[in-house]
Amino acid sequence: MSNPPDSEPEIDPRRLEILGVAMEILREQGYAKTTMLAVAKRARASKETLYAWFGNKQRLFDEVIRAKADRMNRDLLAGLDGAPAVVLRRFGENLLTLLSSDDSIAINRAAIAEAPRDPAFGQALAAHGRQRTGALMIRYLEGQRDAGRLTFEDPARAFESFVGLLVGDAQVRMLTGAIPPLGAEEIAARAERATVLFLRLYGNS
Amino acid sequence: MSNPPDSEPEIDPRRLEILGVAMEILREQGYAKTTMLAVAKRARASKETLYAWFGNKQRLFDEVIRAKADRMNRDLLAGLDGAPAVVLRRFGENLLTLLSSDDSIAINRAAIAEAPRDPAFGQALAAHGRQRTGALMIRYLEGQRDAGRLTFEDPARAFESFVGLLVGDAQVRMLTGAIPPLGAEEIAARAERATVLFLRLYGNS
DNA sequence: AGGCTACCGTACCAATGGGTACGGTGCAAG
DNA sequence: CTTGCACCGTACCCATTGGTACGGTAGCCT
Repeated sequence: MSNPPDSEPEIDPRRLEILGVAMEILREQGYAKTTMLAVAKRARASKETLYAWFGNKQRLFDEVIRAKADRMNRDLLAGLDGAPAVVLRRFGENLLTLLSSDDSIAINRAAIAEAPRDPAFGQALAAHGRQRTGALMIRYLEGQRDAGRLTFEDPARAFESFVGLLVGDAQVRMLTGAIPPLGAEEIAARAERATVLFLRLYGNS
Repeated sequence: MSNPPDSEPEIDPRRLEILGVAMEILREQGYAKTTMLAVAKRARASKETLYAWFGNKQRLFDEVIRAKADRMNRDLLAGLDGAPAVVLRRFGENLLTLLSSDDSIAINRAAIAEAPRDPAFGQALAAHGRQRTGALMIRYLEGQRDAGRLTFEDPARAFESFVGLLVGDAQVRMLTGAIPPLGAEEIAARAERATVLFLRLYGNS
């Protein structure tokens, strides 16, 4: 293999460019108003090429979602070593920043809007996002429990508690447009607070 | 006024019937696939009447959302007297039952799907749902604090903590279709657990 | 050079659905 | 009985958009 060390195998850059443009328009317009023609035009491609490569609108955006979720997940899970107080705070800030991003909001809106017709987006999003994140964080929490720094019964529930304390219903309210995306200070405050509360519930000291 | 004591003033029952049918189809089909013709047909009305009464699709469903949210809210907030341990558990069960209902899921999906185009649904939903619920629960929590049974700084944040512990990210996952609606046992377990954790954080004893 | 492949741009097709117009009907007031 | 209003049912208009077809061109292989 002549690949540079840590690139995915054989990704056509032109394909990535198209996916990027599709994400861009999804972010700006929402799924319903995003048209294949608009994607083709901005990517300086033809509709026919889009259909040849991706089959249809749904499959195109399925790939957009997978790619974006993978990338977000990778960013989110950087640096999961250390004491819970610092790891949780950092993870919390990263997660809230992610959930407040235009990209995340657009993707979640698309998945939710299409769910009645077809749960494919939602499932792809879950599989590439929340599930992987959850698995890793749960493993981390178990490690900390084994090291005697935390106490809980069910690590999955403990993790969901942390997420709940952190996010509350802010994500849904951002998705509905009831509140604007969280600002940096609010994010920091929430991460700090959720960490403190979590440790009060499950920390040993 | 010759109204019976606690009915809304002068609500045309025919109008209510149409709103009910619209909600029914919204629940079955989702907003995008719900057509004005389908509503008219099932309500044995004509499209022209729908447009004469409601103006357009958006305003029709705006009213659907308001009416439904008001009704849900009323059910949710019944019986808010007593000790936190029992009130919170009951409220938690009610809220989770509500959020797991087909109606709530359909309405939230509609609000989120339309948010990029127009935040009207989301704002109506927030104003008639979450905001009123939150205000009442916050007042309750403050009362309990004044009675010496709870301790916290910011009642709004305390309330959001409870909701977070209760719901976690289950609502978003139901909306995306990643998980099916919560069952009765899961609801009871979550309400119990959230109450216990909340009291561990904020209870005096 | 000749031809093949991939792709661009655009025109086209067909379905869908919001919104309007209109003729017909039942009912209530005068 | 007559008039008129509210409403039903249906036909219609038109903009949008997913998806297809096709002619033209640029580059690559032989």
